[in-house]
Amino acid sequence: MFGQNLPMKKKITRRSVVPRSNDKTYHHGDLRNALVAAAELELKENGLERFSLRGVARAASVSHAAPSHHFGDVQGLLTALTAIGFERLLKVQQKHQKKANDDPLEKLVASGLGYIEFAQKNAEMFHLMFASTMPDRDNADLSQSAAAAFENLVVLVDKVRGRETDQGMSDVYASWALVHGFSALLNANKLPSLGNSKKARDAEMRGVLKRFLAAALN
Amino acid sequence: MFGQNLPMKKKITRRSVVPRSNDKTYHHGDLRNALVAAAELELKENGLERFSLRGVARAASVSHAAPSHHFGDVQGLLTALTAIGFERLLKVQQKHQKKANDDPLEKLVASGLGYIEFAQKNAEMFHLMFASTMPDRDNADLSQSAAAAFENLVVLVDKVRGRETDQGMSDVYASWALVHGFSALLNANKLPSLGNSKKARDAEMRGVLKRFLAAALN
DNA sequence: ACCCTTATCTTTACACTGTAAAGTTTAATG
DNA sequence: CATTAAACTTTACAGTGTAAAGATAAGGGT
Repeated sequence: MFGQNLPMKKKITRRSVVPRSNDKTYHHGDLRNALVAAAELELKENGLERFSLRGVARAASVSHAAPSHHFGDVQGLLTALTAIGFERLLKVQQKHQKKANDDPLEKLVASGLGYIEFAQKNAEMFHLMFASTMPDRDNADLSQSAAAAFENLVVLVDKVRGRETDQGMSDVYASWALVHGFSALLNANKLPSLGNSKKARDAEMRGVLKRFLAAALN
Repeated sequence: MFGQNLPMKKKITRRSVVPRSNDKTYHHGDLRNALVAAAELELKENGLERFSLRGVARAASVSHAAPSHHFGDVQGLLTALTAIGFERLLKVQQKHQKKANDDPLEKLVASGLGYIEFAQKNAEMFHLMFASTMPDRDNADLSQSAAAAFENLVVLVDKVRGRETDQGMSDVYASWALVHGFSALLNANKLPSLGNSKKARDAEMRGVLKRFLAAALN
């Protein structure tokens, strides 16, 4: 649904957002990557609910049927994009982990804050990654990059727990849920009184994450 | 997007799902309620991403343009449905709270399990309530029923904290995030090793919620 | 009782959408 | 150099949401 006449919200229909050689030949040359890039833009600007495959094709200056030869259908394109999303998420988390000091808890909290930052800066991508039925979750690339991000979390939690008390997965799940919930609720604008500046929000969340995780993962 | 040709998933197009007097007159009589009921069914069966306003009209045995006179557009209909969702969520939580014993923590945990149960039994509704841009969040009915559900949580958390230590809203937010995150990740099928029977899952989640909330809200 | 206003519902039309199929161009391969 | 295969376009179709105008019926005032 929702891909049609939507006069209420501005519809950006500029062509050729993703650059293409001006002396454009019949064959694009690097259409696959161009489509993924255009799709990411389309996702960011129109959101998943207004995502349009034809719009993506327009942005890449190709016919509306061109994407099918590279991705089959819209699900194929979004699946590829989702896989990239998980790779990026992991990278952002790892960057935050590196900047934190060596205390395992600090690293876990930093990683969580990275997760939240990613979710906020890529709200629609985050939505695609976790709350959409469009991507093919059985796709090899996708499930692998998603698993990699999860593995990183397991390691972090294990280090905090010191490996002695084995609560199975529920501790890992709860830590994830806490961070994921913050991300989702922030994106849904449900946490208004959390400080208006990014710095204030981060500080407040770092505090509460630390308190919750430290206490629960003893 | 996504409202069109979707041959991969079975498309249920049966007519008149919501009963209508057989000697059907030109005027329906109770179309507004019939449309809301049909919309809930459509949401449950096709999901938000495949939701079709025309499908809802078909299910109510009226023309595809009939809904506009009661809800304006699809956003209006989904906004009304979302408001109902929040009312139901609160009711489910309160039912769980009543069944729990008088310990404030037990009540908070029970309420959280109610939240999660609602999210699982009404996955698409939950998605609509928290992760969709379609509902008009400024709508009076909607924002009020959403606020009521939130107020209930604030009271529960305050009782656990005993009101002495005031951590502002961050404790409330974190408690919510924990429960909300579990709901979202469960719906996204991201927590496979959490026990396969509902009973086992509930027990495991009750345990971990208790541990996390007790420790953090001291 | 009658008329008239108004709300409710239908019909028609339009600009979109995703995808299938067939045709066109170009690259690659033997 | 000829043939095959890949990349891309054109055309067509069934579906979508919504706007506008026409049809029906209910309600209210006189």
